[in-house]
Amino acid sequence: MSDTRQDILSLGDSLIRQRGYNAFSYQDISGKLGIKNAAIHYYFPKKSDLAIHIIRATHSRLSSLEDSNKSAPALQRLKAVIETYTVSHKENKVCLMGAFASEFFSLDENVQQELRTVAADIHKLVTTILADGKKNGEFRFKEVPKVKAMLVITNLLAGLQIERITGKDEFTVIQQSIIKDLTT
Amino acid sequence: MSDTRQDILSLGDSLIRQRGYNAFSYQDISGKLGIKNAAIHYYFPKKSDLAIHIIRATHSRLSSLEDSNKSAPALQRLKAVIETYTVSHKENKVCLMGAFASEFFSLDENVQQELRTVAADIHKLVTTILADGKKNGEFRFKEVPKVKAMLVITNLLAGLQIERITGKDEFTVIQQSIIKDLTT
DNA sequence: GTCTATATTCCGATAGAC
DNA sequence: GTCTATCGGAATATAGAC
Repeated sequence: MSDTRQDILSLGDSLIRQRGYNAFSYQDISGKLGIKNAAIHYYFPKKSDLAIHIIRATHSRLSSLEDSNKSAPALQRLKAVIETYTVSHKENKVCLMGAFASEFFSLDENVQQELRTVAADIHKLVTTILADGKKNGEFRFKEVPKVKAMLVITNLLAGLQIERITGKDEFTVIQQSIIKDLTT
Repeated sequence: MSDTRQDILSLGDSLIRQRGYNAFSYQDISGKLGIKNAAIHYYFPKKSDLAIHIIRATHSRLSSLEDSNKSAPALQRLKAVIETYTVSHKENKVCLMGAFASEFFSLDENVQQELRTVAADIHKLVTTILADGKKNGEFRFKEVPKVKAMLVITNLLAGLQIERITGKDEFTVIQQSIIKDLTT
C-alpha cells in the first residue's frame, strides 16, 4: 500500500474523530499532504469510500486485539480494550463509533452497514470478556453480561465525548470506576 | 416570538439531533417551511447563532425541569430526567450534548462556551438528585455522587447513540438497568 | 420587521494530463 | 498508476426589496 494512501486513511481517521465526518473536507487532507484535493479521489472516489476503509481499518485492529490475548485473564483483556479508548483520550479524539453515531442518519447506507458490523463485534468482544470474568470469579456484577457490556461501552464512549465539553478529566475517573465496580 | 422563528428553532433542533450540526443546511429548514433559505438568516444571521439559541432553549427546558419537582422523591426526579432521554429515543434522536460533542472541535468558540454551561448544569442536577437519594436511603451506590452521575449520564447519552448503529433496543434495557442498579 | 434575489466561497466529484 | 485542472452544484452569507 502506497504511503499516500496510508496517510490519507490515517489523516481521515483523525479528522473524523477530532472534528466529525461532515466537518472535514478532502482539502483538509490534501493540504496537509501537499497534494491537490482531487488526488484523494484517485484513492477514494467518494467520501463514503474513504469512510468505509477507515472503518475497516479500525475493525481490523479490533480483530488483532481480540486474537492477541485470547487466553489472558479477563481483567487484562478488559484493560486492553479500555486502553484503546485511553489512547483516543490522550489525543483528544472520540472513538470511531461515537464519532459516526451522531451523524449516522446522514451517512450513506453502505457506510451505515459497515458500522453495524463493527459495533456488533465490539459488543460481542466485551460481552465475552465480562462473561468469562464472571464465570471465573474475576468480576462481580448483577446484570447479564450482554447488558453490562453495553453499560461499560457507553461509559467509555460518552466519557470521551463529554470530557471535551466539560473540559475536566472525566474519562480517567470513569475508567477507574469501571474497573473498581467490576472487581470489588 | 414569531411562529417562523419558533419553527426554525424547532426544526434546527430536530435536524441537529437526527443528522448532526454539520450535516444540515439552512435549505433543509427553509424547504420545509416554504420560505427561502436566506430568510433564516434574518432570524439567525450565522449558523452558529442558530446553534446558540437552540442550546439556550434546551437549557431553559432543563431549568424548568429542575424547578418543577424540587421536593419530590429522588427516584421520581431521576425518572423525570431519564424521561427527557426517552423522548429523544422515541423520536430517533440523540441528546443535544451527544450530538454536539462529536463535532465539538469544529464549532465556533461561542457555541462551545454555551455547551459548557449546559453540560455543567446537567451534571450538577443529576449529582444533586443522586446525592439526595443516597442520603435518604432511596439509592444505593458506591461511587461519590459526582462520579456516579457521570456514569449514569454517559449510559443514557451513549445509549441513544449506539442504538442507532446496532438497531436493537439497547436504550430501554440501559434505562431499566440504571434504575435497578440504584434501587436494589 | 420580514423576506427574496444575489454574491461568494467551498465542496465533492469528473475528465484528462503525465 | 498517480496526480492536476476544472466543473457543477450546494453551502453560508450579504444587500436590498417589500
